[in-house]
Amino acid sequence: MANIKDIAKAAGVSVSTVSRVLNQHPYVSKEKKEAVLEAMRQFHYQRNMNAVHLSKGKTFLIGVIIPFTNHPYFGLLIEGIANEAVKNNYKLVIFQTNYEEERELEALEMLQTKQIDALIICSRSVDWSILNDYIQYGPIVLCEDAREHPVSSTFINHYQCFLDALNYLYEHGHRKIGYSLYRKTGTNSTQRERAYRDFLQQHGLPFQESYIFYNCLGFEDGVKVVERLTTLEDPPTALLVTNDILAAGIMTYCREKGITIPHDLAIISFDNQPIAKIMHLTTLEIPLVEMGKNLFLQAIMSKPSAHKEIQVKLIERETV
Amino acid sequence: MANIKDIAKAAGVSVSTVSRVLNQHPYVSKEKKEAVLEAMRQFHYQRNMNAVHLSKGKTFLIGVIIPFTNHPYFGLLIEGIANEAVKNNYKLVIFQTNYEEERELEALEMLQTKQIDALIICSRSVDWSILNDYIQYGPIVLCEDAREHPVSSTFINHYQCFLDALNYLYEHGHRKIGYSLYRKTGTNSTQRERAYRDFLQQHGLPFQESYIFYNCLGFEDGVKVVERLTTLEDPPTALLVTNDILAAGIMTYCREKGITIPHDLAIISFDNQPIAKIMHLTTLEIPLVEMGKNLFLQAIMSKPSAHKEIQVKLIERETV
DNA sequence: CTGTTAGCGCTTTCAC
DNA sequence: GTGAAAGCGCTAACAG
Repeated sequence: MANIKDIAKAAGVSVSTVSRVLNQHPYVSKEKKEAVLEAMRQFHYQRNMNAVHLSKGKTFLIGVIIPFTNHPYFGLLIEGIANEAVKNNYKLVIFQTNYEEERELEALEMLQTKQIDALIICSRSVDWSILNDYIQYGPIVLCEDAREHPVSSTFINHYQCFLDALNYLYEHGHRKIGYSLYRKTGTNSTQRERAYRDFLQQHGLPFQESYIFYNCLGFEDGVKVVERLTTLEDPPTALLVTNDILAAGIMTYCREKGITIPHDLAIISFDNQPIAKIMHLTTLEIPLVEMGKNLFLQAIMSKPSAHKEIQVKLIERETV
Repeated sequence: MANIKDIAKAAGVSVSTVSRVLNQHPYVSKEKKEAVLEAMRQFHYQRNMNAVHLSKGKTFLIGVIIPFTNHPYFGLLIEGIANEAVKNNYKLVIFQTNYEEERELEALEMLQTKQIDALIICSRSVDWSILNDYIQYGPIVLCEDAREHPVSSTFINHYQCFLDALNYLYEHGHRKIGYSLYRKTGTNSTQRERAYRDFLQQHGLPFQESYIFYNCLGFEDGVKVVERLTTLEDPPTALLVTNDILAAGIMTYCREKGITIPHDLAIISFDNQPIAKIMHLTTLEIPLVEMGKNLFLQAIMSKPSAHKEIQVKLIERETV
């Protein structure tokens, strides 16, 4: 495999000239440039990126930690990140973790050993105490409110969002409101839970354990939710569902069970993905692509600890 | 950030000695080794992997191309690959392609520029004519029958499998048999299609376009299948379903539609994942973890063009 | 515009 | 056991 020296020799120039055409520097004469290009062609020359990385001290690789790659929520987030990465000539290394800490640590180690320049954590499960050890090795940016930590973050005020949604439901006459969540733990889940408790207390409403649905993520989990709903003797009249896909699953299964929406059950969800429109879902629009873009930009900025709160918009349709 | 020189100086040894303890070479005196270790601790030393990669000429990174990371089929395959990777001290770089050629090309380019040592393609969409250009840069191993190409492969004889399954159904009295597939194209799909045609011809059965279901992959796609099934005036009495998850979706939806299995509709699927047992699915067991292991081993072997056919086993349960 | 040269950080002979 | 030194392939002053 030919290297830069071989090309230089073959083209009758110095390595720096080759390097210049490699990096599209200006000020290379047309003839020499042509000669170099020709030599490259002949030798099937390919840059050894490891050498480039070592020399430059950076890899132009950004790690992205996500629990699942296939869920539309993360899909859109990645899309936002990836779009911006392409623009800035970066590549992405995706770490799908399934929320296993081991996987997250692998990513952190790659940051430590300079195999990636920065790390975007879309959903964290590793503890802050561990994460803190790694911020010295490169930018780590989070997709949760991390204003109290020395990293950057792009986030949504899930507390306020949940509260707004709950109040919206309250205004529409609902007093028995439940919600779904994927994880019990995690910053976002905690914020939402707190909002729920505060809302209840504020309106003097009782807390009903059975109104909360965990481990709900995909369309198929709708079955699970509705199934339990039907066993409740005093079921909620409204549900806050944390993503459109799940909401669609719930709606679909409700239809089969003869539960009318919004008459028997009101639903308000999050994201405003395409499916939300089709299902006429009232939903809180989260600009995921924009969030992704911002996450990426924070990752390549050297500025430490930038924080950006993303605004959410209520889209009123027909499920409340 | 301290480098190997700093450590050498601090420990009062040469860089080679540091390198030796770094790589756990034998023949380093206890005292020096301790001194080096201590210096590393003090400086929070971290190896720069790019330098290692450059020096060694390899990265210990294997690329894995899959269309979706979240589908259990690919999940298990990756598990098999990852298990073996850990044992051999390799890391994986996952490229989720959604079957976009652009993504596959990115992976191939990383092979070309030595950012990964080898590439495992679990499901290919890029054309062979393109792929061939890249085999010079490093091992490429396929998860499809590639015996006619100068790469390694671990594969299933999908033609035979499909034929066996069809004949099994035939023996159970079925004459109207349909099947599901995700992609219309792709080596595996083509093989299966051919088996179906041959089966039909062999038994003098008519070809029914409407018995074939494309774009079926996940649980939720079951709805789609059943929906169409119900519109058919002469529906198939049996279905060959290409994975357990989809089969489970079909079964679930059938139940709601009052279609009894196997009385009204027999189902035989593939994979034998946990869900298959719960649903009492008759299925063809594919040892995905074993396949993954073999794929990985082929990727790190220098032997060119090894090919291994994996055997499939019929698990008889209650859906036929 | 172009070439020389000193790194980037680590590995690996080779000699002692 | 240990160290000196020559790479690995490329970049980026610096000098001309």
